[in-house]
Amino acid sequence: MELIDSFIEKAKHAGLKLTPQRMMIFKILAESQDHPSAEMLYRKVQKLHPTISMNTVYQTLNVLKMMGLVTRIDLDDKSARFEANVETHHHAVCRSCGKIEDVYDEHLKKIAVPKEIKKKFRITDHSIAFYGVCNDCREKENS
Amino acid sequence: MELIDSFIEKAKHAGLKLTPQRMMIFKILAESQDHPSAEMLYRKVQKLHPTISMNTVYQTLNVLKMMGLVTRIDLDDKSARFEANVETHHHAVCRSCGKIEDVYDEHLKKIAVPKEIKKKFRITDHSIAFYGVCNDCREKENS
DNA sequence: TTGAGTGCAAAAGCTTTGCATTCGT
DNA sequence: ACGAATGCAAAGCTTTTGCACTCAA
Repeated sequence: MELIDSFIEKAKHAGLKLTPQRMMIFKILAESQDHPSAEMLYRKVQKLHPTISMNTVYQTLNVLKMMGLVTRIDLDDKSARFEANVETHHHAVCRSCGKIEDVYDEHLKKIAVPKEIKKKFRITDHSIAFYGVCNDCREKENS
Repeated sequence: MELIDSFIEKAKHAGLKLTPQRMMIFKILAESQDHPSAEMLYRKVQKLHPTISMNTVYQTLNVLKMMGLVTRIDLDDKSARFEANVETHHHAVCRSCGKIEDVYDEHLKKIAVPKEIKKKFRITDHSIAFYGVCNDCREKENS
């Protein structure tokens, strides 16, 4: 998978060691579509590498984030969620179950930074979160 | 101030007791322009009412939030920030000092929910956060 | 070999909970 | 007077830190 290669290349370039833990955490995250929390990731990694610690998961996620390979998503939720998807995109969030789905939309990319804000900030990026209830949860509510 | 009146009215309607703590917390939050955290709010309230506890601040913020009088803002930051501003608006966030400014913009209100998301979610609202560095912090960096 | 990375445990922040006391209604 | 709200302390969670050991380079 090319994401892994990009990870290996960037890691070497940054002088980081390619430990099995790091490879595993990145690989599992890159293959996840559900924007896992550190805890969820920990449990998945644990199945393949039972001695791993939460510490390592967090450390690795921080390292990957600094390398620009991983995005951290903070919601009203307690725990942060992570994704290896670094392309510009946004999120839809279910207020009931916490599910997060990626949102790709050309219109949303064209959003202009309002003038008054440009005066006060040098804006580099923006994030949009659509909140609501997913179909699964709506069905449950109706039953 | 009419916000306080609206608070009193809504609180009575909801059968909530109008304690001095609640009034004070809401008043101070309503007068704040800096989107304070619970801690910041606590310190401000403490000056007027030294025996208040963090517990009460959090409880009250939760109650006010459920009443729809207060919005909680969760960012990459550790602690949540609060505002009594319930009008539709968005935020600009300084990645350096954490400053938050309100963003009002007619264009941003017109954002359409992408079709694929409409299929999977019943979206009720959305939030936009513009990230960057504020002028104050940029000056500091250059010095 | 050598220092970065790991894993354990402990600590640190934010927020919630349990419970006796207080106080608004 | 009654029950909701408060305040204290303690607990719960997520995340970070300290430190000895391990292992990738």
